[in-house]
Parts: sequence; C-alpha cells; structure tokens
Amino acid sequence: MRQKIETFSLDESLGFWLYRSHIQVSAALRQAFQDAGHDLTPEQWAVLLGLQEEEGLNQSQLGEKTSKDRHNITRILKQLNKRGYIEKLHDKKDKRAFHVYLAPAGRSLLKELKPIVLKHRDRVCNGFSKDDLLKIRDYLGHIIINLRRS
Amino acid sequence: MRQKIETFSLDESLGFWLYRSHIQVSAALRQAFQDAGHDLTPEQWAVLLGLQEEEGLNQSQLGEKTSKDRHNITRILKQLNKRGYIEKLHDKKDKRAFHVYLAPAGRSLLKELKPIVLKHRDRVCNGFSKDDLLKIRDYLGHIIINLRRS
DNA sequence: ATAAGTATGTTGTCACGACAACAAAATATA
DNA sequence: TATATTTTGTTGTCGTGACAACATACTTAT
Repeated sequence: MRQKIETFSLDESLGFWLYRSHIQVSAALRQAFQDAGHDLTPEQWAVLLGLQEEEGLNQSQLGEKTSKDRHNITRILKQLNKRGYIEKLHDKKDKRAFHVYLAPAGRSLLKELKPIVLKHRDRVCNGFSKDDLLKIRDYLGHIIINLRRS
Repeated sequence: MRQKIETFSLDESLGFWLYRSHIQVSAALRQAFQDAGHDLTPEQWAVLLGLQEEEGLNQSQLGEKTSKDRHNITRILKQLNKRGYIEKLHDKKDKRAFHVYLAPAGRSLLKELKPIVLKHRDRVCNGFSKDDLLKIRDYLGHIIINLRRS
C-alpha cells in the first residue's frame, strides 16, 4: 500500500528522470554552441551529424535516422538550408523526393564545432567509466525497444 | 584516430540516446492518455503529480520541483486551470505570488489516470530488475549533477 | 489502363522549452 | 526615506514535437 504511493512520486518516475536529464544535456549543448557564437540548436546539430554519417538520404530516411518525423525534419532542414549548411537535390526518378547533402559550410561547421561537442560530452560523462557508458546505452536502448510495436 | 570518428556517430552520443528514449517514453504516455480519452500532455501530468506531492507551492517552487522555468510553468498552469484541474490562490502577504492547489477535478483525474500510468510504467520498465531501475536513476542523476553549476 | 492505395514532402495548429522584455511588488542598500 | 536590486509572474518570439490536412507522385490491384 505504502509502496504504491511512493511509486507515484516524480522522483520514482523513470520518465521524469529521462525528461530532466535530456532537457539539461540539451540545454548545456545549446549553451555551449551559443558561447562559441553559434546559433545552432541541438536538433540541428543532430541532423548535421546524421548527414555526416550518410549523405544522400531522402528526408524520410534522414528523419528515421535522427528520430524525427517528416514534419519536423522538413522544418529543421529548412533552417539548415537557410543557413547554407545543407543542399537538397531532386531525385531523378522520384519527383517527390529529395536527396540531402552537406554543403561546404556545413562541413566546416561540423569541423569547427567538434571540439565544443567533445568538451560538452566530457562534461556530461564526467565520472563514468567506459563500462558505465555502455551500460547506460544498453539501458536506454532497452527502454526504446520496450516501446516499439505495441 | 578511428576511435575519434566513431565517437562522433549519433549512436555513440549519450545525449542522442537520452533524446530518443525521452521522446518515446513521453509519446507513449501521451498516447496512453489519448487512448483513455484524455487530452493531457505528459508535462501537464508531471505538474499534477508534483502538486499531489506538495500543494500550496508558488509557481516558481512548483517549476523548480518539476524542472520547468517560470515561463513554461505559467503556461502549463494556464492549461490546467482552463480544464479546472487546479486552483491559484493569492498569497496574503506577497501580492505577486500565488499558491497552487489541486482542484477536485484534478484529484479525480489523478485517481483515474493512475492505472493508465502504472500500465505505461510497466511497459517502459519491462525486463528491468529493481536493481536495474535504481542504477538507471543513479546514472541519470549523475548526469544531471555533472551539469549543475559550471 | 484505370482506380485505389501508398509514399514523400509541405503547411498549419497546438503545446512546450529557451529566451527577452516587461510590470508589479518585495527586499536590500545608501 | 529614497533608490537600486531582486523576485514573482506574464506575454511574445522562435524552434521543435505531435498531429491533421493536403498536394503530388509513385505503386499496386483489378
């Protein structure tokens, strides 16, 4: 009985801990970009990173890779396009689709921001062993799998 | 050299795993509410839960408790107020401040949604031992501490 | 070959996180 | 006491996540 009540505090909610840690990590990265004079969001960074891993994907695929639906990827790409970091090329066969590539400015930005991101990661991961980091990734991956398909 | 490159994939980014897991847990809870016929956001739920733990806080304190800044707590309370789930009472001494309380409708809602949230948590935590859950909480708490003050 | 269904991408709406600007009131300081 | 600073809360803007509606174009079925 008492346990059931305790289970319902925010502190006992895994979802809330995920929320808090995500929000803080994201805010710290945004701040780090800002301190370096770059008005880039963590989401935009994630998409650039996704592109660096694999260019030429269409928007849906890029959205899949970065866990963003097509609506959101459309708008994030719009931002990145406006800033000249990416290019969208029409698919020759499929007239609906685009292939997304890094523009030269995007490549330089990635290079320029890498030390900042590494510093940020060091800060986030301070006190964790490699084994800890693997365990965290496994745990979070497990949560994601738990929520897939029904 | 090779490791430095690998470190820069999305899959190796702790922040990105946090993003993904948070987004999915949050979306699943939203969906569970929707399936039950309730148009409530996970954030609104978190504030209601925070209120259930301690009523009579002012908005800043409630924001602190739920990890939301005063701007956002203002708007979330506006939503909850519109739906009749909370009450804002003026502080007798401090004319700027309000004390926030659960309205009767808010209390019933909490009671009504608890089984839904428990089911959601079971789904999220499927396959985790109690020890696993404690470890995850410790890990996430550690990350949050790493980002506090400089 | 035509129709039905599906996939890609855009736009619009709402809620929320981050941020700036602001008003009002409390507190600290001179 | 008078002024400056801080605190509490609101409003507005922007970017993003969730969602609906839509246009276009590809695919499948009949």
